[in-house]
Amino acid sequence: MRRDVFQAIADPTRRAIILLIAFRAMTPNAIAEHFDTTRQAVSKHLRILTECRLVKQEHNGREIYYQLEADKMKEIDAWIEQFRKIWESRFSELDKVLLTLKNNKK
Amino acid sequence: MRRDVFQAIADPTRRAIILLIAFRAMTPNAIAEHFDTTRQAVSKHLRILTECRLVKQEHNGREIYYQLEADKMKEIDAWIEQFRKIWESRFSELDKVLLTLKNNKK
DNA sequence: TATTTGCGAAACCAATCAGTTGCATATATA
DNA sequence: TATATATGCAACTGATTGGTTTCGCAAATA
Repeated sequence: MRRDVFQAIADPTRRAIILLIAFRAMTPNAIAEHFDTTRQAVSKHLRILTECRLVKQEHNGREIYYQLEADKMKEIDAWIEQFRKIWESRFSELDKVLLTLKNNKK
Repeated sequence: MRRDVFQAIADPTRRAIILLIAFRAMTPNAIAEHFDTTRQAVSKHLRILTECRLVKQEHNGREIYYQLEADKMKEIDAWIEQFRKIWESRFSELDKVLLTLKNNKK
């Protein structure tokens, strides 16, 4: 069972959940109210998010508050970072074409 | 058929392809040599990457060079951006706990 | 104690996915 | 022109996915 951050954020509902609990922890029931789906479906999403450490549980009686582990997002950021220099320079505009031409010639 | 950037980068092979062609355009055959899979499988990944505009084709005779559209990655970056303030502040350390407690009391 | 509430886990289902094999097409080369 | 090369596409397959329904358990409440 693959459980990495990239696979976790691939689902739009999970991205919405992440955004929803980013600033305040919420229970599965409270989260489910925001979506057109059952609590159990949300629960499954939360399990996936928990398994890849994007989300943390906090038990409080019979309620479980889920909160975002924002730090884990750094993993995605680190991957994107590799490409930031490409789009920030004008490399992607002009130089890439030149590189391609050079490449074709070999 | 869902074709968004987040789903595209969910697959590890596709992430590797993206990295591989980031700095120089490559043909499907050349790309496939780097992986333990068939050319056709790579071709399918390239189709997905093309459909969500992460990758661009450049025809050259019977060869097709695929190159990264780094700009498209900004979409992922923009989503991550929302959370950068959370992990950059110490919000995620102390204040989040306080917020949760406050939340539980309501 | 009996009932309600909040939750996760299991079993199931239809859809999607990543991969394969086989084929068709276009371009290069003998 | 005949053959080799580079590629995409279709059909198929087994695994995974996101969802549902049903169930069991623990905590709150009557």
